[in-house]
Amino acid sequence: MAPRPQLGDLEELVLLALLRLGPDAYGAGIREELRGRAGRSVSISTVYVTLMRLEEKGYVRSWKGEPSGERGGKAKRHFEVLPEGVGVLEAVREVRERMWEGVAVEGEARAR
Amino acid sequence: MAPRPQLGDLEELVLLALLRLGPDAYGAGIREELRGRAGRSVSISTVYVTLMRLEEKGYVRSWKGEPSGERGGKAKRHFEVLPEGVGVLEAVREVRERMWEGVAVEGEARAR
DNA sequence: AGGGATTTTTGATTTTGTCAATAAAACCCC
DNA sequence: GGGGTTTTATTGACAAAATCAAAAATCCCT
Repeated sequence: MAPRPQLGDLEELVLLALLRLGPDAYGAGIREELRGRAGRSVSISTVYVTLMRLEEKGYVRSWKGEPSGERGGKAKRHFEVLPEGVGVLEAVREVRERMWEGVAVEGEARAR
Repeated sequence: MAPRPQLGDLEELVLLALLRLGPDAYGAGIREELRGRAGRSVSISTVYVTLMRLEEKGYVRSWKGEPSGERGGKAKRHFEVLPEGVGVLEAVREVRERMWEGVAVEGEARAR
């Protein structure tokens, strides 16, 4: 079987943004959420490339929306997290929780 | 000022492993911690390359240990997280907490 | 049909993750 | 006191993820 692909740190944030935004999320809104909530300012192309990779990995699905009806513009493409995506998100969260467990941060950094 | 380098997901785990292990951490022990606690099995070279990058970024420092006295072997190189490293770790943790906040995972994934 | 508006896709590059293979020390020992 | 063994660290080379500028694809309007 293929070696399981790791989840990059931006991929993780994009999945989380998708969960927050719900099923009518699309490029620009995701970018907004990344900037506003996560403090991560990336170009719109970065968002799309990441979404495509997540789709290839089977963590999200997408479908073409209806044209908006408003003045001009290509139809949106909507994205949604699949159960596999939720699973991997929870997995990486648990790993980090385990790694933080029992870590005393004061002192460590200033020691010596 | 230089655009702040992002923290990769492995870099993050290595920083956490260092915090857990304390100031006598070195290559092999870090690798063990990654495998045992984080479930991430990487080669020893991967560990070192990551440590070097973290050092270049100013998140860890290292120094050469005394030879162990036991039968053979090059002296260990010890690593320690700097305050800047602790800071960036806390920063990424807060970002993820904010992103998880209010996310309802049941249903989202199965939602129609 | 042509033009402006909005959204997405495509190159192309830099940064991170990855490991096999090689090098560096340190000890032993004859 | 040089060769072998052991442990640790470094290099070199490539794959995967992150990044953006520029180009393409639709859609609405006149």
